[in-house]
Amino acid sequence: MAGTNIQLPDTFRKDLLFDYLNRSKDEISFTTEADFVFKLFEFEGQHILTQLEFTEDSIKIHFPDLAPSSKEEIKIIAYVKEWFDLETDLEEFYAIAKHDKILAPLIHQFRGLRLVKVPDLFEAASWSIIGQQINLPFAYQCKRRLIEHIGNGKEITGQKHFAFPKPEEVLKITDEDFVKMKFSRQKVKYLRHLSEAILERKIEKSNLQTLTYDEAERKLLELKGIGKWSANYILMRCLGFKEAFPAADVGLHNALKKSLQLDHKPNLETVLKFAKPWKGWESYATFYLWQSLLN
DNA sequence: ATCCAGGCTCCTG
DNA sequence: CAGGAGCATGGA
Repeated sequence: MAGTNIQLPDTFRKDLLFDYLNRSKDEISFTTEADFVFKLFEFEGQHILTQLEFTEDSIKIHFPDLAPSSKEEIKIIAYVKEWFDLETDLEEFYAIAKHDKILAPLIHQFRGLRLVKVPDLFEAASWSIIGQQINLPFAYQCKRRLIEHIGNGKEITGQKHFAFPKPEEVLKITDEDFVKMKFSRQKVKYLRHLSEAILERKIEKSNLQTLTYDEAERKLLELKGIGKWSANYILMRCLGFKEAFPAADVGLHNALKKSLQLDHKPNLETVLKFAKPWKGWESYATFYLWQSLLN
């Protein structure tokens, strides 16, 4: 079949995207290989492997295994555009950042880096819970163990591809198995509560996206285990609120310390002061600061 | 060994 | 309402 193409925006850097995608070997919800990204989608129990080929000015979408229906293909295309935030005009952000002493060097270094999203709400919220209070490598290990335990995937030409577990699958996991996966009891409680809230449609992505930032944040905070940090993480990485700001984030604080060569990490009040000029683009500022920690 | 990791809830005073 | 304990593990 004729491969589908997604046009890349002018402001786009593939190498920076891949730096982010390749940040952990334990990330198995997708895989990369040279200029390719592989992602397994699931539609009504049917697995569709999608291979994204990054060329100079576009992403070519291939389906090495089963071909999707046209309806499914439309969903995949929408997912990819959202995943890599291809439709955001970054010029306003760069205009603001140019005059900000913290962001100016970062946009010089990372111009063309786009916020990598987690388009699925359950996956994004689960990840925010898993990542709480533990270091990132350990969080990635926990996530990998969860994905492997559910094992919702398919082996295609010698490579195993996984889809992220669904809430009904997470609800079937026993306490004992969670312990084996090194999940704390608190996190197990939070994940189960989240799974139920999603299944009961107490929270829905499409609904949250119709709300204002404040309303959506408040709605997320109703969930057990979702505090201000997690809510803003989800608003930023899943729901596309550009003003979302996980202000208490340890990584953000470390990045600010490094960037400004501070002796100590800044306190919350100081962080909020730094962030004042970033108004409306806090999510991108955060993402660029995170990226500055990679090397 | 001690402290801290991409925090949150619950319990004090 | 601010402040602190507990959570579970692992790396520096």
